[in-house]
Amino acid sequence: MTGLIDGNNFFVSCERIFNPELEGKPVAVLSNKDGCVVARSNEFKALGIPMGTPVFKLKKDVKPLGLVLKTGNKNLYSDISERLMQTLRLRCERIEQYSIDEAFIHPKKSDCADLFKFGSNLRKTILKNVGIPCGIGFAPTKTLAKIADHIAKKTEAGVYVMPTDAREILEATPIEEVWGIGGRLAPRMRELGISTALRLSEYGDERLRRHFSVNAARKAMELRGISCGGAAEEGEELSQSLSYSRVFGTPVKSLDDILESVSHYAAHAAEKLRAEGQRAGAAEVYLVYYPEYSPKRLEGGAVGAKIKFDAATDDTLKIIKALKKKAAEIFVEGRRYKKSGVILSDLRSGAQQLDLFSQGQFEPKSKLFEAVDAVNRKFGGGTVVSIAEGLSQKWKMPRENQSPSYTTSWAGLPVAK
DNA sequence: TCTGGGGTCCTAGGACCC
DNA sequence: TCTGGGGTCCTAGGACCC
Repeated sequence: MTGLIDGNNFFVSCERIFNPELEGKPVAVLSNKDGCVVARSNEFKALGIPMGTPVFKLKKDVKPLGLVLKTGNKNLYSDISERLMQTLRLRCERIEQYSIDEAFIHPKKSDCADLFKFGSNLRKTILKNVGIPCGIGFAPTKTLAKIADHIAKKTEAGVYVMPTDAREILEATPIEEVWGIGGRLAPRMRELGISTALRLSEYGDERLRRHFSVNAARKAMELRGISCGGAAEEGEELSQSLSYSRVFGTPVKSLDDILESVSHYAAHAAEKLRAEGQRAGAAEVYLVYYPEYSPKRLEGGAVGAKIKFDAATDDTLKIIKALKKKAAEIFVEGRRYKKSGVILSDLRSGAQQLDLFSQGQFEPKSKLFEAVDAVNRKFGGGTVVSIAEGLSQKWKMPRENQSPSYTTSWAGLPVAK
């Protein structure tokens, strides 16, 4: 049996660890630039405000409804996530982290006799040691475990073990709620009469493959209890690609500012890359711009450019240099830019393979960036930067409404009285 | 005047090989 | 009157997830 565990309203629960007065209130956590709602407390959900609601639509409701809106704090959430995963690793045979607040868990043999008891204890431990309330569902496959977890969250216990005969449950599960069936597939499936998880499981794998894709057929098999792997396979913990992007504080028009931001994001991405012990074979930059207003009313959009390295690299300066060049090529004078981003791909770890005739040199591990990373870890991000990232960084988002990084920054350390 | 950010997998079509 | 068969690799775009 596989388990799926996930934190309830994860970002909100993280905020509540250090702000107990948020308990019982309609709290939402906002995306970068306070753009839209990305996490909601139960009280907030009960008001019928959907996920992704833009914040400007809520402004008038804040006072009358007593809404509490918190700017997201990724550092805090990542650290709490790491504590959650560490707790799971200690108590399970094996885990597969699936997202910041979710993991598939494989219990130890001795715990399989009574999964409900195991789940309940695990849940209590996490609540006590990490401070996050969780739901846990057990089932023979990942897709079924997702459904079990869904049910678990609605129960008092917060734990649910899928019975051997899951027919009734699958019948009560609308097709939209099946993991992997999204907004495009669901309507097309409904047209064919596939309205529930049960219908999907019995439709016929070959027909599903023809009408949709191999994924749809796999879903059906998983619903019948036949495991077909899934997004996260064992031994694939390393990323295949890695990116960093942000919306600008205000629209950006100057090439210098664009190049600064690209350099800054490239430096961030390269730091993540080194932390994973990987090198990138390719890098990509993209610029997103606003629609042009008068006189011609052009569409907004995005442009990107990609570069392949002769030899995979983890050198911030090399990546910055390559991406600045590409960014300057795709930059168009007069456009109002909304956001820029970089993607590192073709990632690899271990020995480097050079092209037979490549001009690239074998690159030893950079002592410089080992030192830079160490300094930035010790004294905080941004202590040592490339000058290309700029000093004023006018394009950056001001972020005053953020709660402190309680667990990852000395300045944010909470004070007990 | 207003709406994040970070990922994965699959497929079709093009280019190329023998 | 009319053109085989089998394969790989790469890319862009679509779909999905949180």
